[in-house]
Amino acid sequence: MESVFEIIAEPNRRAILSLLVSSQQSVGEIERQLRMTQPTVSKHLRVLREAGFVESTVDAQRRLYRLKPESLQEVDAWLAPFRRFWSAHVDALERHLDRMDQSTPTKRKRRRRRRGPNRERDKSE
Amino acid sequence: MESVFEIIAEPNRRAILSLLVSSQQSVGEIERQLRMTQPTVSKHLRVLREAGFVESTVDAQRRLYRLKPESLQEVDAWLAPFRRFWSAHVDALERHLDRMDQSTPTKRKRRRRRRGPNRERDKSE
DNA sequence: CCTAAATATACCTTGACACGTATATGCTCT
DNA sequence: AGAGCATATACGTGTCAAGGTATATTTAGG
Repeated sequence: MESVFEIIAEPNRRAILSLLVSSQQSVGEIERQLRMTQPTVSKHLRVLREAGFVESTVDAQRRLYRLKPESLQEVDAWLAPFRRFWSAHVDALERHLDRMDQSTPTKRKRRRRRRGPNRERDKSE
Repeated sequence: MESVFEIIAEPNRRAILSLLVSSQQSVGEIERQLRMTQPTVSKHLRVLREAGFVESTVDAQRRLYRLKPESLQEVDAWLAPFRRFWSAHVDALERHLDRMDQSTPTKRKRRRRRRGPNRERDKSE
């Protein structure tokens, strides 16, 4: 179980991470919200902990798990070149459409121009 | 082989994607650069193609493979909530350090203030 | 101390997938 | 049409990880 990518390949582990993004949770809470058996949760949490995705603190018999950013940032970093790739493509498309606008003027609204080079765009919101 | 995450869990597939980010390549070129056997390359390319990561065009006997952005953007989208999480953490840290600066003035250079809310930061460059 | 609750671990079984070797398909050129 | 190159597929094999059941460990409270 080497890379961070194999870790987040598992759907239940991604679900756990998504749960923890809002606030820390105990094993039992995760178990109930995600409808997984307790050993399954514990096992996934062990994997996540050893891979640096989460950390835990003790609270009586409970253990509270919370996110640690580093490992997911690794994934984010790997994506960087590809982000450059696809924003370059959007740029090319927009330039092309701009040229279309100029050569064949229609009733369409004027297409907005690019704002600044390679600004990160967040598809998810 | 359902999710995009399982696709990029495989190291050789990630290597292929990274190769294609610079320009399109034929199967043979990929094979040589990555030192993989030809059937292995073809099989991974099939997986990547069916998952929407790449597309191919025919050039005589060769097939040229190039990146398609959508699937990796899915990964990027999944990361969005976590980016918010960790930039919130950096914010908290910076605010804390700012307070430190105020209460215990030292010879250190004044710490820079935050610039704009939640600006995307790119760890990889 | 003993019990109950919360969590971790051991062991087993099963299924999936990555690889290699061999073979099939497809295209080009003569 | 036939030879040769480039790519795809079929099949058999080994490995590894996920889940379940059972059990161990830790802690609180009476």
